[in-house]
Amino acid sequence: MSIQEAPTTPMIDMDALSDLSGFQGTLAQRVYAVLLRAIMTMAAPPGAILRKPELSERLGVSRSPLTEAFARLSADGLVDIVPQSGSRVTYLSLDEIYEASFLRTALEVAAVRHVAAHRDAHQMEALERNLRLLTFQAGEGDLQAFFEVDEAFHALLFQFTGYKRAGTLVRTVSLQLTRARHLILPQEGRVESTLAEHAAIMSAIRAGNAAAAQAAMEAHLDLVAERLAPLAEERPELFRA
Amino acid sequence: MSIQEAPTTPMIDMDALSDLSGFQGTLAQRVYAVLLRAIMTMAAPPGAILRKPELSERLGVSRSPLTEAFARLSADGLVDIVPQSGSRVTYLSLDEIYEASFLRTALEVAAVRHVAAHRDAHQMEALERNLRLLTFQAGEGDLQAFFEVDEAFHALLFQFTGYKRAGTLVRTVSLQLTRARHLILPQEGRVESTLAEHAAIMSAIRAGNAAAAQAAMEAHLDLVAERLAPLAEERPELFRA
DNA sequence: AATTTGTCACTAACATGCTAGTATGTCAAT
DNA sequence: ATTGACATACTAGCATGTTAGTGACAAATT
Repeated sequence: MSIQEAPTTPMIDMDALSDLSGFQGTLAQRVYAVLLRAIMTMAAPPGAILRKPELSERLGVSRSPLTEAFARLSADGLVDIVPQSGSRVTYLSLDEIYEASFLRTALEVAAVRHVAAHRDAHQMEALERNLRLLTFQAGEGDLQAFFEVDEAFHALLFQFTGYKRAGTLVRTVSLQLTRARHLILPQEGRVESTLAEHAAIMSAIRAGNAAAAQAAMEAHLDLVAERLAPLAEERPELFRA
Repeated sequence: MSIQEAPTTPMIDMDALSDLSGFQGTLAQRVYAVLLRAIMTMAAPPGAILRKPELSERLGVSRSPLTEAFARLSADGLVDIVPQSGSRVTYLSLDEIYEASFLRTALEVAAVRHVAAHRDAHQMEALERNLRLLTFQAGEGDLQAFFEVDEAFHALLFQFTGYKRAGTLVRTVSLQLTRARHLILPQEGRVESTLAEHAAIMSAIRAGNAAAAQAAMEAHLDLVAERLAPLAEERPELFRA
């Protein structure tokens, strides 16, 4: 394995990672957050080479916090580190996207089953409110707001399991999925189908039917990976050779 | 949060982590592997304070690879790092054990469903062979060998999903579970019930019945967490206050 | 005796210097 | 034009020096 320059090697948009404010924690954590955002938003596209001295100067930190941030990003599967050679943003891979979808579905299914079996009145009210809000935003046509309510629904499910690390874990295993999702435009009919799928999940939760909730959630998440498949043909330069 | 010494603070068994041989990769990875083993086997028991200079001298490395190893162990939930104060092995917690069991079950269930739905002849033969071997070892009474075959069964299921990171992920989320399991003695009838549970899972896989495989796997794994519950009463000094 | 305060030892976090290994460009030989 | 040796300029990994924050403890104060 090696890091090779090429005429077509993509560049990082350095403007996107100018400062560390807006984040908290140690320098290393803030550097990680900044780089993570840059990678997820494609400001640092697949194949881009990450240079410690360059980033060090740009962010105004030494190489130590960068080293720690690189290590975490490598564990997340977002950066390839080649000893004594270099580091670059990982290419996308349909295999990895499907794997991320498999793992995410496993966790989301377990969460929705748990909630369907153990929900209380307070939780139900919060979920119903989310569904009403989603319905409202579908009518408004504000896509950004719609997607935020969509994500909040899934976050609520993990919150209501009572398991603290579960939400963090699902976010980590979904990183490849989330990154690829930044590349596809909203598709025809997606808002309507998402709304219908959430409604199906909710009606299973309302009924306390874990098996039905599982099936509805699986159907919902399978579509996410499916929508990403054409990307490998449309943007081959972003994918692993 | 703070790291406070106390008369009862447990000590690390330094003899258990003398050398780095037997592991490969960078120094940091080998140091991580050595410390992980020490924590999992209770050579570094919950509450033990990890001192970088001490470990640095003992292992013959500088503080850099130790820092990286600490960071990974902290991400695994096995070490608490308190900035500018110190680091100690985390205490056990029934909440975290249940959470680990929840996450592990979510992943194992997804794996066994996948295998039940997509198994091929070659995979079935490997699984049947594992079950025959487990039956044999149950009769032999060699507990260590029995448990290894048990674990191999679960590893095979993840391998047969074809998803490369899944096995690693389940190992990571199960760390708290595995550590606690080192503390309980084999219980009466456990070999027989484990064998019966594996047989139930296998018959569901054979039938290609994903729902039955899921139910059998859930039943199997619920017992693991259940067996650990009494530990909090028997060994309160190992648990979070 | 109880409480505050100052000091000192110790820590993680960070900065920086060093080393060994890798890619790349140059130039000589063919 | 092609190849191959070599010098050069990079890199990650590791060692070590520095800084600022924390806990422990004893002296000072109430």
